[in-house]
Amino acid sequence: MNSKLKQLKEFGIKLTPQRLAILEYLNGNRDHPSAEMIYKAVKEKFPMTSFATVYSTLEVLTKSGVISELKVDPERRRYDPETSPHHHLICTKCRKIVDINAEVSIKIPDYLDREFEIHSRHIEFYGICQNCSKGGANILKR
Amino acid sequence: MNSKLKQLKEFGIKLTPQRLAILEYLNGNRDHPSAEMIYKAVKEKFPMTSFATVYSTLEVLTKSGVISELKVDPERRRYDPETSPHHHLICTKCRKIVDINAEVSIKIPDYLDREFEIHSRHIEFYGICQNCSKGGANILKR
DNA sequence: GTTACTGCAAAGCTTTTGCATCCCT
DNA sequence: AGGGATGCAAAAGCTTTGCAGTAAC
Repeated sequence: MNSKLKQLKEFGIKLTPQRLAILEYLNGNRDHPSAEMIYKAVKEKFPMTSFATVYSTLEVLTKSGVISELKVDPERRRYDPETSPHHHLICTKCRKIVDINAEVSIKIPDYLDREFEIHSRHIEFYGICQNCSKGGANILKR
Repeated sequence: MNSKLKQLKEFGIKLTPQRLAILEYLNGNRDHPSAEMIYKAVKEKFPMTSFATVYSTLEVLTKSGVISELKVDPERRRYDPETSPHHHLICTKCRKIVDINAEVSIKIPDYLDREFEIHSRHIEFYGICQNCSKGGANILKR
């Protein structure tokens, strides 16, 4: 958290209360919230906060590399304080997005490495999360 | 192609000219077009075709399993006549989406298989495509 | 003849933009 | 003090919806 603030200062980015609130809300958050969820949460602390500010802040934070933007959900962007590469499981029952922090080894044919300069990779696993397979309540409809 | 038509008939889905035109345009298409691109292409053949029809057809075709919907591009949905599982490379220069049909082996820790019922997986590779690494023209701006 | 599909237009969501005001540094 | 950040409202882009008319089966 503090290293993130330091990082932002180095970029000459102003630390406004709204931005700090967004960062605080995201810090340690494993729910991959959308801009709207972040907006709602931050608004409770700073009722004056606007949507535009949340969006612009999320863009600034993403571009500074302090948070990352997930493209896992086709409906809306989601944000993640964890910037180191990791994978995700999308529960096909409750639609929850779960971090896969484990070491995953991928083996691709040599010719692919010759054809493309591959810089990074991201795996989406589709399946059933622990909660749902436990016969857990399927609270979320879709 | 014909097997797809057969498949649709079995589902009791009506084969209208618009639907056939969409299917024909998608057949063998490796560009992962968006709904708008499909709309434009189909409109040339059937100028009366509406956006709503394209969207509803794409939904029907996706639900019948005749085409698949890609979530690779966070800006818009893209469609693919290839329904068997394969992976994608997203060129970070020209934004092109390239099929990775090769066999890719993924090894995940045992505990993940215990925690989740994993049904499928999809890898996004990020890198530079052949065209761009050849010093090829970077036609598309973003 | 039925029933599902089409076209049109309007609305719904998420995200972006313009601009005057404000406040972090 | 200065320049970036904020809030508001309006707009833009993708997708969905309602409904009357139409065409596939």
